[in-house]
Amino acid sequence: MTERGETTRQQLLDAATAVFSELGYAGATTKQIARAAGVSEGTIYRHFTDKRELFTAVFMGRNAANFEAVARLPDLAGTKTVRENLLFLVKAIEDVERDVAPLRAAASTDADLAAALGSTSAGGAAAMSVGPLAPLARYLEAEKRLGRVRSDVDATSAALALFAIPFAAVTLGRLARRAGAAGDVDMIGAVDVVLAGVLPPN
Amino acid sequence: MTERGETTRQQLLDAATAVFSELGYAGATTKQIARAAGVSEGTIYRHFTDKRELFTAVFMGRNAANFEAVARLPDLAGTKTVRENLLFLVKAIEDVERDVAPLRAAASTDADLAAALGSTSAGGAAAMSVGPLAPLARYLEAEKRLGRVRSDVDATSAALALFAIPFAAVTLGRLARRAGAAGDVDMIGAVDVVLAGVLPPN
Amino acid sequence: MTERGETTRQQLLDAATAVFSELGYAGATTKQIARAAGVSEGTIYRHFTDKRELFTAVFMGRNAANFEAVARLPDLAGTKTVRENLLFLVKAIEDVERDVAPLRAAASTDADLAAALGSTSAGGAAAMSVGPLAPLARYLEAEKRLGRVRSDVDATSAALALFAIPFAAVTLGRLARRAGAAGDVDMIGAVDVVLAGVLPPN
Amino acid sequence: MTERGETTRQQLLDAATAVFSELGYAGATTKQIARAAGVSEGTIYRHFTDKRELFTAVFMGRNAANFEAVARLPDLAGTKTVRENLLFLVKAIEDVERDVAPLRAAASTDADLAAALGSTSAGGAAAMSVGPLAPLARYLEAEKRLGRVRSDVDATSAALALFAIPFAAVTLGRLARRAGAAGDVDMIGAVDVVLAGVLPPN
DNA sequence: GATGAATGAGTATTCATTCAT
DNA sequence: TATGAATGAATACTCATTCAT
Repeated sequence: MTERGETTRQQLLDAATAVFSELGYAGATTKQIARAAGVSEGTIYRHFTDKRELFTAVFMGRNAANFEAVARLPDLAGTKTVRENLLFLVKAIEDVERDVAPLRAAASTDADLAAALGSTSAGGAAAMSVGPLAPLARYLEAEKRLGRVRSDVDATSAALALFAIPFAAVTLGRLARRAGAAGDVDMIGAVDVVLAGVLPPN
Repeated sequence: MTERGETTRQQLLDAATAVFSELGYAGATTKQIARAAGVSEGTIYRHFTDKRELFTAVFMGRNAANFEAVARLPDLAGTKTVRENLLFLVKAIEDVERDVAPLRAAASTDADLAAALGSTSAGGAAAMSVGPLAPLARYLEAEKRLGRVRSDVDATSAALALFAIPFAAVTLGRLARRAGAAGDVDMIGAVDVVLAGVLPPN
Repeated sequence: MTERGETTRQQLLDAATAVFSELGYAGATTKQIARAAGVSEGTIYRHFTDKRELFTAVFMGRNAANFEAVARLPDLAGTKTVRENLLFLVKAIEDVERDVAPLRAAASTDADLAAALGSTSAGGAAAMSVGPLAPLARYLEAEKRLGRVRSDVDATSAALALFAIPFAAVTLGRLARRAGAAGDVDMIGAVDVVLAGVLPPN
Repeated sequence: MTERGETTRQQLLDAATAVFSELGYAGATTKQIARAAGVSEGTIYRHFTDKRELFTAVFMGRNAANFEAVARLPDLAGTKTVRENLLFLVKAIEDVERDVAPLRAAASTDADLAAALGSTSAGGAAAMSVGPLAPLARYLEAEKRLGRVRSDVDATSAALALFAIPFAAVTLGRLARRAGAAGDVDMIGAVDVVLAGVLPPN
């Protein structure tokens, strides 16, 4: 692919990300995407065989980038305080979610599309759903071994309880904003509630 | 409205619920809805001015029904054990979510639609988002007064932490199933983690 | 189907016959057909599932009508003179061909279409090709039994020789006219040459 | 033109012949032709101003080659037997037809194209239609002078009767094959029927 | 001379909606 | 009240053609 072609392809991916996130899969039109990318509609089809493949490229690309952002976090075990680390993690998950949630919602409205994404090699099924859950559980497990998390805590369950907070916050916030409401959610308070059941009694 | 008209209207609402939930707002076609309802396409427009109004009717109807199912739950305060009550609540929220989440996702892909729903009189904005959060917080507040929940727990934050669990579980489960994965999430473990920070030390 | 619908359907069939005959299958657009029929493009799809089905309906309809026109001709055996009958037959075949040849040519450019027509119940394969050959052969056989055709003549071969004349004349004439040439072919002379080998010596 | 250019041009002509013959004029795409020729789509336009000119080049080229194959045949007069010569001629015409008929059918679906071909210098109109008819008539005329064909036979009419046989056989055979039927036609029998009216009584 | 990228008009088909019955 | 027919704008995608490299 020539350099010019590479540029165009990236413009298309960026434009498609925005349009799919805003309007969903069925709601996004190739015309809108092309216009947003500043190219003609036909150009889409020089780079992607069809709308579905374009969406898949967008989705997997975003997920790959975000996956890396979270995957390395278990290494934090033992540094700083657990609360600091978990707040950091929760924020990181929130960022990832803000990016991915609209695309995931878009994919979820098209059964064929969801199935296609699920069967992708690069962890598509994981990306579709539990994404950062596993690294989070690994981190908690590591802290348990270090004695900084109560030994009677189930790491997987705690990970779910923590992960659910930014997950819900982002989705609810987006909806509230769309509905014209404030939409800010106090995640920190909720995280502290969970921490009270996770950290050892001072 | 005649009895026959009422029947048709209800068939349309039921059919539309199913189709919108499965395919999203843009993805659902009036043809599919009409066929699922067993009526002709034109009949839709005798009962609803357009597709948007049909969706709104579906959405508000479902939410009203489900809202009732959760609103009365604060009355449980003081009965049974807190854990039993909260597990019951979380299950109830899960049921509501399973019903509403797909419609909420459908609404979220259409900006105009979301805004329209938000400005509806009957608590549309709430329905769009935090739905059962308020009753949950009220219940926890009541239990705090009864001494069955730790006095240093922020009821709103704890409500969010608890609510997020079924919220995430339902959405993730649906996605995982669509992606061809197992999709079952152990909510009870996660609720117990939160409870460890909420219940008074025995 | 309502009466109005039936009318529209017939208008579409007539318009499609003209447009397909003039421009071939791939060359004809649904837009042109709709305009020629005086209806909107969408209306085509209320009456036919797609362009191919519309063509098939046109093709089979024309062939059915024309088939009848030729099928009864063997009954002429023994009446008038053989030359009169065969000249009449050849003219009849010429009329049928003028109608069908452009559609057959249209069908022949699309492999899937041709195959689909061939596998139709109502003698599609026959219609695609040898159409009037069989009645012609039956007529000659009957005249052979009556002694009005030489006993050493193979009826099938003679039928082919006779059939080929209007077949070629129509196709060549159409092409010549399209190419801007005169395009009239003297079929009678050619038929008489064949008759010289078919009729008994004075 | 460089040698490389000449090679490419010929590859394009060969590929275009195959694709146009298979799919007709409107049905053939420049993309298919380019791929079949193993060159890029843009390259077509270095050698031909547009699709129409490419088709014209294909059509005239094929016809020139085939014309030569038939033009010299009147020289056979007086050699071997008339039957042998005519069977040979009919076979030769069949070969030519097999080559040209699909292109002629392709051209016939596009009015502008047919007109353009008709007005070409090199006997386009003839090529479009009666092609080998004239040499065939000349041959019969010559045999008449030699007394090997009955003096009361009109050479032009007999030529048409004979020419029509392979013409029809090729077109019908192609259609029958496309429609999934056998498609073999016994030309020899038909030629013999004509010969019975052409040759002098033994 | 040849390519790959880009274009914009055009293609078959579907959509939400209207209307006569 | 409900229907089937009709519409025309919109949709995803393809086409012949142009152009910079």
